[in-house]
Amino acid sequence: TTANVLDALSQEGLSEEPVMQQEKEAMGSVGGCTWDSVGLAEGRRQKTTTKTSRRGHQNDDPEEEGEENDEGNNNGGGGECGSTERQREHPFIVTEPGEVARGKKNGLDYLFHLYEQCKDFLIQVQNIAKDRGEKCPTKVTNQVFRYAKKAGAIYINKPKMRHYVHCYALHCLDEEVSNELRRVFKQRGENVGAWRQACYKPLVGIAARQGWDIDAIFNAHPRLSIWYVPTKLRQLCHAHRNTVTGAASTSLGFTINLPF
Amino acid sequence: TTANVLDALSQEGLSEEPVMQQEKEAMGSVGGCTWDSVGLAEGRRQKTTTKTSRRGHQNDDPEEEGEENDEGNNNGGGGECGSTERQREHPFIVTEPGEVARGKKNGLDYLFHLYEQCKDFLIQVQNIAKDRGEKCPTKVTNQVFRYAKKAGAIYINKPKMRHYVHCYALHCLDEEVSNELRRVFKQRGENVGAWRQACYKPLVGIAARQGWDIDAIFNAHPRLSIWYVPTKLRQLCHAHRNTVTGAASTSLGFTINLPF
DNA sequence: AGAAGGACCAGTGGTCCGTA
DNA sequence: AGAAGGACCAGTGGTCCGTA
Repeated sequence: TTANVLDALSQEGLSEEPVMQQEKEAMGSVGGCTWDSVGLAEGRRQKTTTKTSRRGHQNDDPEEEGEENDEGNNNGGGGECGSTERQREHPFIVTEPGEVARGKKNGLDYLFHLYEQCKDFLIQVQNIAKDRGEKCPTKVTNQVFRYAKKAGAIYINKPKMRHYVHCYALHCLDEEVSNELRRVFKQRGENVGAWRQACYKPLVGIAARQGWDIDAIFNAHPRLSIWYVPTKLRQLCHAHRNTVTGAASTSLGFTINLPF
Repeated sequence: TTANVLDALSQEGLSEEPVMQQEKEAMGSVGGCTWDSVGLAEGRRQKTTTKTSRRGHQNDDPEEEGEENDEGNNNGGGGECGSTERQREHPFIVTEPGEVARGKKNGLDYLFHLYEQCKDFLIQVQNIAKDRGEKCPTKVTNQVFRYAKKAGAIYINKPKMRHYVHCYALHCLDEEVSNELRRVFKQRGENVGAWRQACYKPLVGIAARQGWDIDAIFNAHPRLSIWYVPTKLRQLCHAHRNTVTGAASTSLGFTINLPF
C-alpha cells in the first residue's frame, strides 16, 4: 500500500481534502474533480464499477487498496465531476524546484514524482511475480503501466513517461544542474518543450565524462535503472562520441556544442 | 570470425574434410551434404546466391565471413547434395561425454556446443550494436537467431535451443551430475525425450540448495546468463518451493520426489 | 501553437502442431 | 513412436498523430 506514501508527497497543495481510496469508492465517485469539460457519459473510471468480482484471475490486477493521487493540480481537486469524458491531465509548465504550479497546470516536481510512483508500482508487480514464481520485470514495462492504471493511477501512461524520461534522468544524475536549468528556463519564460529539449545537452556532457556508456550510467543509478534509455538520448551520445575530439570537456557538459 | 574456433571443436569426426566457408562459397555449393532425402529444388542456402549486394543496410547482417559448421553428423559430411528440401538436422541421441554419435544422429556434446555457438553469435551482435550505438541485447534473442541463420548456421533455431536449455543448464551448473545422468540414460537405452525430462530433477535440487531463485542461478553463471529461464523449470522451482518442508534435501537433488 | 495520450505497428518471447 | 523446426500468436517497446 504505497497510497499513503504517495499522498504524503502531495506537493502543490491545491487538491481539496485528499480522500482515501476506500472512502472514494464508498462514495461511488472518484473523489473531487476539477475538469474543464464537464461533458458526456462515464468514460473515466469505469474500472470502479466493475472492480469487485475480479480477483483471483491469472492477471495483473492490483490489490483492492487502490492508488489514487490527488496531488498538485493533477485534475484532482474538488469541482464539477460525475460525468466525464475527454479529460486529460493539465499540461506541464516549467517550475522551479519546490514551486507550486498555478492555474490548470502541473509542475515539474509533480512530473518527477510520477516517475517515483512508477517505481513503486514496479516493486508491487515484482513482488507479485516473485510470489507466483513468474518472470519478474526489472524495468517499467507495459505490464507495470497496466497495473498502475488498474490501481487507479489513470494519470500515468506510457507515452508521457517515455517522453520525459531523460528529464528525470538529469534530475537523478545531477540535481543541481537540473534545478538550475529549470530556473533559467522559467526565467526566460520558455515552454515545457523547450526545457525538455534542453535537458539532453547536460546529459550528453555527463555521458562524455563517463565513457559515453549511457546504458551503464542508467543501470548504475538506483532510480534510473528501471527506465529504458530513450532512443534519442542514446543516438545523441553515439553521435557525439564519434564527434568529440581529444579536446573534450571536463566541465559541466556545456562546453560541447550540440545540434540544437 | 568464430568459424575457426568452432571448426576446431568438431567432436564426432564424421564430417569429411571440413572446408572453409570461402572455399565453399567459391565452389558454388554448400560443402558436402549427407541428406537422407535428396529431393527437390533449392530450398536451403538461397542466402548464398543473394549474399553479395546486401551490406551497409540498417539490418542484422553478419559479416561476409560466414559461419558454417560441419561438425559431427550435423548433416554436413560429404554426400549427395545440390538440390535439397525438407532437410532437418539429424535427431539427437543420448551419448556419453566425449562419445561420437553413430549413424544419422547427433550427440549431446554437439547439442551443448550449439549453445556455445549461440553465445559467440550473441557477442557478435553485441559488438555490432555497441559500434552503432544501438540497444545491446544481453540474452539470445530473436535477433541473434536471425543473425546466426544469416551467418550460415542454419542448424540453429529458436525452438530447438529453447527446448534443451535446461539440459544445457545442468551441464553448466553441475557437469558431473549431468555426465552421470547421460551415462545412466544411455545405459538404459532411454531416448532423448526421457533424458531431457530427467534433467529437471537435479536442477530443482540445485535451486533448492540456493534459495529457489532460479533466475539468480542462471544470471550468476557466465555461460547460462545469456539464456532465458525456461517456463517449465521456473514453474517446477516455484511448485517445489511451496511443497518442500523443513526436511528439505541437502544432497545431490535426488532426495526430492518430483512429479515425473 | 503547444501538449497529452489512445492506439497502432514492427518485431519479441514463447511454443504448438503440421511435418517427416 | 519420437523428434526437428516453420510458423503462429498474444502481448512488448516504441512513438505517431488524431485530439483538445
